[in-house]
Amino acid sequence: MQRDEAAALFSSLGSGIRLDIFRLLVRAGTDGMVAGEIATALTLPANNLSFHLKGLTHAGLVSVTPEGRYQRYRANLALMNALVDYLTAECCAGQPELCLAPPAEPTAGSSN
Amino acid sequence: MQRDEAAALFSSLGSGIRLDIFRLLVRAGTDGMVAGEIATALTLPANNLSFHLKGLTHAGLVSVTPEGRYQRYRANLALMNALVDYLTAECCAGQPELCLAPPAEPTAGSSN
DNA sequence: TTGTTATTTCAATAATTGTTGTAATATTGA
DNA sequence: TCAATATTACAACAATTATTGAAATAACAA
Repeated sequence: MQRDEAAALFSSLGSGIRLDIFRLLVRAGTDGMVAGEIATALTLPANNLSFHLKGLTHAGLVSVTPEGRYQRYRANLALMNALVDYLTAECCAGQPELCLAPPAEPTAGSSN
Repeated sequence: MQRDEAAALFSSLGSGIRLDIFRLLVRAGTDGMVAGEIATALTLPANNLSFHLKGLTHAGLVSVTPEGRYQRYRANLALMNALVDYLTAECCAGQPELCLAPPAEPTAGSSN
């Protein structure tokens, strides 16, 4: 992941509404949710939700699949994972010990 | 970590310049860097850098210590780590197996 | 003291982002 | 077909954020 993509993803997540949407979709799992369900769950006007969904979709954090007159949205966990990896890598640069918070079990000399 | 704090942190990181600043400070380690060094490293006007440093400082991602006429900035790795934890927890909710991916390949050298 | 350096602050302005209301598009079902 | 539903698109406006130049503040050094 490159700097500009990471910044775009952070920017996408830098709104409470979009963070709510993403978390909701993560919890919805592979089924995802259609726009109306999201709007109901978060008590958002349809057009405002659409605005934020567009931002998340454009960033790639959610995917959308048409289903008749519905649009089903799903969280892109692979990209989120790549973002976590990027963040971890940047955070740890220079002083890995500070970021390897979960205590590592002693591995006998092999990788990492 | 709560939603609003996470959103504020993402928003702080949602700028290429601030991401550059933070990554630079992470790499600088516990010594941190004074503002002028950062400005030189990133080729930024002092006042614009000051603007972005204020944003990062206000979000808590960097700390600042006066040193005579210099201001020394340091990355707050503890907070970054908390953010990574938040992100991981939200990402994994419901389907942990998708987020327990193997560690990322290291990011290639400096990007610009 | 005076001048120089480091950094921040302020003002102006540009650019971007968020919200709301309204309208448009497309699908479904009677 | 017509009407209802789901969603998006557009326009207007408000609010926020970013950039630049100029000035202010504070510390250091001569």
